[in-house]
Amino acid sequence: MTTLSAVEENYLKYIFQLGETQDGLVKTNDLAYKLDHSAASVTDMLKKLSDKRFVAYKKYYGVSLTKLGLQIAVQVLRKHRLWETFLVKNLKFTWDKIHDIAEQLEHIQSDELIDKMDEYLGFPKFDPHGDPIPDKQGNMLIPNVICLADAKLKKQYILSNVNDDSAAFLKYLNKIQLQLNDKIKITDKEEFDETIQLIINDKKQITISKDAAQNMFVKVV
Amino acid sequence: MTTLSAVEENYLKYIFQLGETQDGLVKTNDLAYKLDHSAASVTDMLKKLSDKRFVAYKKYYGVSLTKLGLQIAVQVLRKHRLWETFLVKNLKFTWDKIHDIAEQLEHIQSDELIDKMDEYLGFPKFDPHGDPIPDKQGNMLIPNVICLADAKLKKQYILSNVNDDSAAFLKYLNKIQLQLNDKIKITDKEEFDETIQLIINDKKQITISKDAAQNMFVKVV
DNA sequence: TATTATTTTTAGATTCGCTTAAATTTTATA
DNA sequence: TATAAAATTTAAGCGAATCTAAAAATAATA
Repeated sequence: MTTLSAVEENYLKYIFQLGETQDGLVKTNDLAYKLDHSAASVTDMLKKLSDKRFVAYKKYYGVSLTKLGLQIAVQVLRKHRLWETFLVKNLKFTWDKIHDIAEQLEHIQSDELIDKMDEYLGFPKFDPHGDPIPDKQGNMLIPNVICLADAKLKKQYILSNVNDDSAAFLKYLNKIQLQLNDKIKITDKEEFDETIQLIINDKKQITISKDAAQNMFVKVV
Repeated sequence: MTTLSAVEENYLKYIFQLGETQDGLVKTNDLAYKLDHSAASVTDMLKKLSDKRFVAYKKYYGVSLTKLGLQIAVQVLRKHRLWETFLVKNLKFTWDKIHDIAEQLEHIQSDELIDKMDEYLGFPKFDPHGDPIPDKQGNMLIPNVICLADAKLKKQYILSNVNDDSAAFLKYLNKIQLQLNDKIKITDKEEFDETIQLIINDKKQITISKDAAQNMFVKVV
């Protein structure tokens, strides 16, 4: 088990995450955008990762994870999400500040550390953004959620997952005091700009943009 | 405040630690040995660190930390020792396993993280090996200890500090069940090989080698 | 003190992870 | 479908952090 570099681990993690929306196939440019690197760098690295059998890469076509690459990606995700959980639950970080720190912590090499941390946290199944945390074997619960932008009028929902890509978005959630597990009912959808009116916990009435709604995922009650 | 690389931080940390025994001046070869790098690499890096004003380096003579370099070294030490404390106190690691993990964790870049961790741990003054933990300002208590190898017969001591360089030594302490803050009285010193006989907590009688004694530091009761 | 041994530095090279610019392939469009 | 646009790869190169081998400076010793 050759240990991968932090850079290699990041590639596998992002290939996994970008592939989740599609059927596993990821384009060079999408990775380049995500990693904020030139497309040329990405091509370079994909060739290396392919040589090492972590990805299946076909020139000009796209890249996907091999079984081995998937395993590693999931373990990196596990570390990332456990650390985020620790940062919020124990160290009292707000969720808009944890991503960058977890990006570093996820590359600490020690199985014993992450297993002990998992136990310390009580084997949590979801991280502070509602993303599922893989267990030691790589299994995770797939949350059965829909995007708030696609949710129906009048129905009762629970906010159970938010995108963690943008600190600005998470800060915005802090500001409007919207939290995971809050009850949400859509009272109106504006056709013109897809703005959504909703009631939080049967109390507070707020208006959110289409952009915001696309970053939020809800569960039917 | 340009952030330093993990490698640069390590150099400063080790220059600090090697300099503690001497008067701050560290030789190229000592660093090379500590870092397990060639002397040539060390010379290279010392020139770079000198250009960046972190160290005072004189060819063929030696290197010492500047005020700036010292500040950074102490903060790295702070991080290392706080993480070690967390690993032992919270995650229940044994002290022979924490060094390598803390070597990684000490380079995580986030002042907020380490300050919150400090608070979470209750602002500890010493780490699991009895080494003092610098506070946010870089101040630390200098423990008033003597080496067990130099301790006197019949006097009552308390084990308050052990060298953490060697996992083998720490494992050995686990095995003989000797712990920090144990009471120690020397009952005999063998002149021939400097072996020491001692009684732990007024109960257990054991014999330790000169080598072992040189890695242990005690406080007069 | 002259010579030898040791330590340290210099010189030249390598790997990793990145860059830009140019070439190539694929996709979109007139 | 020919051409233009976009995506991707190739080529060449750079800085960081290492190495080995050779040269130079310092320290030890006969």
